[in-house]
Amino acid sequence: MLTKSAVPDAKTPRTERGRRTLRKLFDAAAEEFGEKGFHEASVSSITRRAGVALGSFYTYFDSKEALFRALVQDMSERVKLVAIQGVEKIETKGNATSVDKEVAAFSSFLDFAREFAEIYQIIDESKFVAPDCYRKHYETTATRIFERLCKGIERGDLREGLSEGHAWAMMGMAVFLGLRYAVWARDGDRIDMIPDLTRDILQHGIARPLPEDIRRR
Amino acid sequence: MLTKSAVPDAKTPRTERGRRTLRKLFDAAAEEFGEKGFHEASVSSITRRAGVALGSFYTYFDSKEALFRALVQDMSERVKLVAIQGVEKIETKGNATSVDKEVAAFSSFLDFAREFAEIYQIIDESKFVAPDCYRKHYETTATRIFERLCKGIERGDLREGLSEGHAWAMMGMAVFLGLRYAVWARDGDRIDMIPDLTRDILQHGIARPLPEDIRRR
Amino acid sequence: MLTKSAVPDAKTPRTERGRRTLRKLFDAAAEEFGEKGFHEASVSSITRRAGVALGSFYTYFDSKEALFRALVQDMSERVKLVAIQGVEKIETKGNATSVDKEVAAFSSFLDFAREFAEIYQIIDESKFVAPDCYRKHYETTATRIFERLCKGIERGDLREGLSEGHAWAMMGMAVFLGLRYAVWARDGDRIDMIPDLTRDILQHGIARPLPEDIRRR
Amino acid sequence: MLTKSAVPDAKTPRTERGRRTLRKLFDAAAEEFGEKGFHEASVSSITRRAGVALGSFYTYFDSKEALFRALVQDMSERVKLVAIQGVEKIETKGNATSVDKEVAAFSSFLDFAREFAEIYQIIDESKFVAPDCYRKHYETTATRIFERLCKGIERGDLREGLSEGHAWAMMGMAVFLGLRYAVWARDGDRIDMIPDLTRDILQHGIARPLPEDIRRR
DNA sequence: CATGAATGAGAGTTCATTCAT
DNA sequence: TATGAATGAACTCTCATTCAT
Repeated sequence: MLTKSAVPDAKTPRTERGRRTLRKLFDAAAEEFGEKGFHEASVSSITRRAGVALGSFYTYFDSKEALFRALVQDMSERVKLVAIQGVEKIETKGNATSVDKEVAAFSSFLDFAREFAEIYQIIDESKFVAPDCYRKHYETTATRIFERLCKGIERGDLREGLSEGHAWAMMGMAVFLGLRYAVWARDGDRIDMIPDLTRDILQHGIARPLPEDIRRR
Repeated sequence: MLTKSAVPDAKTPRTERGRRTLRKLFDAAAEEFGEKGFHEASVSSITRRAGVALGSFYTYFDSKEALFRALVQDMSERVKLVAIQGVEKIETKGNATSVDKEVAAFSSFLDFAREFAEIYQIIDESKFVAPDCYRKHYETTATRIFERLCKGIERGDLREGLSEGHAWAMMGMAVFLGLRYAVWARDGDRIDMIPDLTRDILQHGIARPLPEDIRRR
Repeated sequence: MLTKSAVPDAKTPRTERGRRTLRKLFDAAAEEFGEKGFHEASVSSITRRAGVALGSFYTYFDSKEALFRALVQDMSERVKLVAIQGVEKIETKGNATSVDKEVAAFSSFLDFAREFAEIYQIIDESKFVAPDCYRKHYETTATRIFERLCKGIERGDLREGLSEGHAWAMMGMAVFLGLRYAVWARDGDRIDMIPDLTRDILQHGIARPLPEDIRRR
Repeated sequence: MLTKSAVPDAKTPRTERGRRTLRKLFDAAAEEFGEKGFHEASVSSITRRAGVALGSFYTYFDSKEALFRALVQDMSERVKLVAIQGVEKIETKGNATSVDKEVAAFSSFLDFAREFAEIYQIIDESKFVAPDCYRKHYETTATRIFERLCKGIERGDLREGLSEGHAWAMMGMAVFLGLRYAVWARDGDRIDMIPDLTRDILQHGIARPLPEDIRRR
């Protein structure tokens, strides 16, 4: 389950057995942090879950926080990959507009958040446990979105004047729709409509176009 | 600094002296939680900051968490009032469109978040400390936004078909723009442009209107 | 419910209102200590039960322990009176043997312990809270029993050679039968047989009399 | 000092070092509780006495109360063994009557109570700290005495009609004589006479046998 | 490398008592 | 005298981390 990305907060095991133990700890921690949150989770219950001795924890991680950071970075990387794959997939189909691509990125994220709702919360909790990780995650993500927006402007299917702020706004939409429809999903929610909803907003905003709007252009 | 709203997690003092003590504790806690977060904050350092004895804390609150919950509810109430006042203010000027009102609500929120950036974090941390408070805050807020959207549809200046999901999306935009431009403000940010940015998105989305769009209506 | 006995651990109120408050505190404390024991009982819950303010407690008692001591002494006095009345009652009927009197004293104690099972426990707890009160209670009681035994010897219906130790043994019997059949009474217990059981032991012990026993006298 | 009996309130150590630590805690706690009683004893002073770190306490016991319970059960077991050994010892000599055996059990108990006077108090305090342990101890003990009485009746040297109540009465005698002559021993007490005193009571009760008594049989 | 006992700083909380009103 | 807010010492318990085996 670990991504290949460098996770500097974990020590690199040299043996195969070591790699297995590290993996077990990582997975156990993801579950534990996801279920209980950072502060309620305890090192001993992580090791118990992983089926290794308490002391072994410190063979692989310098501290509880170091493991958490490693997890956040791993999650961040995976969220990034998921979104990129979502975009690439639609690009291969050809004819995709920039809005299509953003919707695809968003949909992939939403699917991911639904599948790993609890674990996903780890990223949010990093705001209070490892703020630098949190900030880095969202800044990186915003930058990536903004770069796509810039390309869209170049291609001509996005409006001029889109700025980094637009990227943050879009990211906020995605996160809160994810919160509402992935983490807090209710029976009866029409989750399949959410991507269209996003597309709508990106395409037209929420206002009814006024006659002047039409005439203006 | 306390709002009048019922804060059932705090015991009501009957004397003037008691009210002063409660207020001091509340203010000290807001600072302490804002600076350090829930888990790093300690009851004894809150009482030290407030200039009262440790035991006095428990005259007014059942636990550290109860105080935190009371604070979250108080913050939530204040954020709500701020947004409502923002809307009301623009309504009195007359001629305000629904988008104007949303931008006004958003701007007021942003101003508030900037002024109380640290304290505002308390609401976000409640996601992990008092999840029910957190959820209630955002569900209530989304409902309020959605009600405004419905009125806008009735008035005719918002598109048909706006749903609760649109409210969540707008809330997400506001929160993330608040995070970026209030909490993580950088020198050189053109914060005064943010309301316009929001207006843009709400008015037109991000896509360049296509010819078909025009013809369609 | 207070006996007239000097209870030096309680301050003497001068007004009628004061006497009423003292009484309320005393009764509330008896219930509270009886239900919860000394350490689980709290001054504030005693005052709450009594319907007076917390601070008023210290108008009447120097400390929680002082109240407890006063209660123990009061209980001790009442137990003593109960036993004495039991004896006196049977004496007025005439023809009562010394064993009859001891059984009467015991029966009265048992009735009392059954009626005030919980409150009675206060005396036992004093072993750990106010050991001097506890010791005084049992030493006094033993002495009283021993004095009755001496009279019985003089009258000729008790064996020569009975000592203080016999009094302690009898007291132990009474207390443990009280524990078993008053405090820990079970459905199906034939409590009415207990006095006869005591009489049996006092009269003959538990051994089957041997032929030598008979011949010896 | 630990008996082999299962003491489920203590975690079982797996290493020799662990066993030593547990033993030290147990012994220190027995002293501490014996001297100060449950509520005055503190976990930190127990660990200090044991020469281990505070935290080590919780490696072996869930709480202060759990240790206390373990101690009570251990004491209870030891008191039981002591009495049984007293009886067995006299049985090997042959010719012992049932009364001899009861006196032997009692004497052994008294010796034990004298040697561990303070520690023995722990069982009594359990009435208020771990009532179920207390009750179990005395109910078990009474049952054991009653079983011996039944055997004596079968053998023919104890009177018919002895019941559980007689066992409780005898237990009470033992406990109160133990209290008076072991815990509260005074200079000048003829402690060596106490077993004979008990034998007297068990053999004949306290009454002077009446002529009718003789004729009756 | 693995183990799990040992460590001890530090936390939240209680509550008998005091005292200003 | 009655009130109840204020006090702060003292307590039990947790748990990340260390370390001897």
